[in-house]
Amino acid sequence: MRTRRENSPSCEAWRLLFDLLMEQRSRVPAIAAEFGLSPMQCHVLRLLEPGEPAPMGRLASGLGCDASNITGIVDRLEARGLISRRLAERDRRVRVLALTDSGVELRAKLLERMAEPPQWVERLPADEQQALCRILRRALD
Amino acid sequence: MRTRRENSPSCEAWRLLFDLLMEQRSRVPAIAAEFGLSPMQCHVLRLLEPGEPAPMGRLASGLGCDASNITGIVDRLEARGLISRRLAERDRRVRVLALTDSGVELRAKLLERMAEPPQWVERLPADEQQALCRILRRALD
DNA sequence: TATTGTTATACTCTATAACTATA
DNA sequence: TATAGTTATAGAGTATAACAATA
Repeated sequence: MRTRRENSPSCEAWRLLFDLLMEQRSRVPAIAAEFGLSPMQCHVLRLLEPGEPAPMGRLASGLGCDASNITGIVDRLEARGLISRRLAERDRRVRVLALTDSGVELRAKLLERMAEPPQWVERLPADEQQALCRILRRALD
Repeated sequence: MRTRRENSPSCEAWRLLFDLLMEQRSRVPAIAAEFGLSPMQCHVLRLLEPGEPAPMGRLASGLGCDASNITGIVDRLEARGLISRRLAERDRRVRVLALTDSGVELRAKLLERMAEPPQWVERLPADEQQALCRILRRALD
């Protein structure tokens, strides 16, 4: 029965979450702008971990976009001296990306800023924050 | 103490939620594409309720973007016959947007599709789905 | 032949600033 | 003067297709 399905707890939970997300669509763009970055540049810095260089292709799948987009995004980060391209030794078709020192530094500040919970999380009672953690941990399994 | 703050339940909840969101960044774009729409066109159709015409300016604030962007987005929706512009009677600077019949129809299908909860919600036990609803309802107060 | 990354192209979203027509 | 919307512009993300270098 359709009505029953639409009023199910799973649908309501998703609707509530969707509303919360839409209210905060500007969060990542705003934080990115604080650092003079675009949202996608932010995501690249987030995905690229210090000491763990990654091929460009992995970024494309991590970002869920076509490989041809990565070229331009990486160009701009490289131009700002935040990451570097180098050829992979074993397979010379592959370009491996690594954070520069300045990239490591900026990434740390960026992640610290993005880790700040939004007000609606902060304002929940402690026991509900813990319940939320428990539920989300299970969801991520 | 910084370490304590970063391991607080509110920070962990936000981090878990952020990870879930990032895993599903492509959800809205993918659904939009199913209907031949861009993500922003989707959001406009979602915000514009049948029988409740709205001035363009309200859309700009609802979408959190500059008013100058709305012109183009609305142009494309109008060209597809999904919405219509008309002059407001009392203040002729204002353009009021309304869904066309075809827009109402498409919006219904779109909202039904977007209301489908993602797998990670669906797979939670029923009691945790309900707990999640309770927490999110409180968060939205 | 298949794969990695680049380039070219075309479209959409984005903010800023200058403009119009109203108020 | 101030406001609602438009236009012009420049920059960034997006997919597709064609391409080079390498496997």
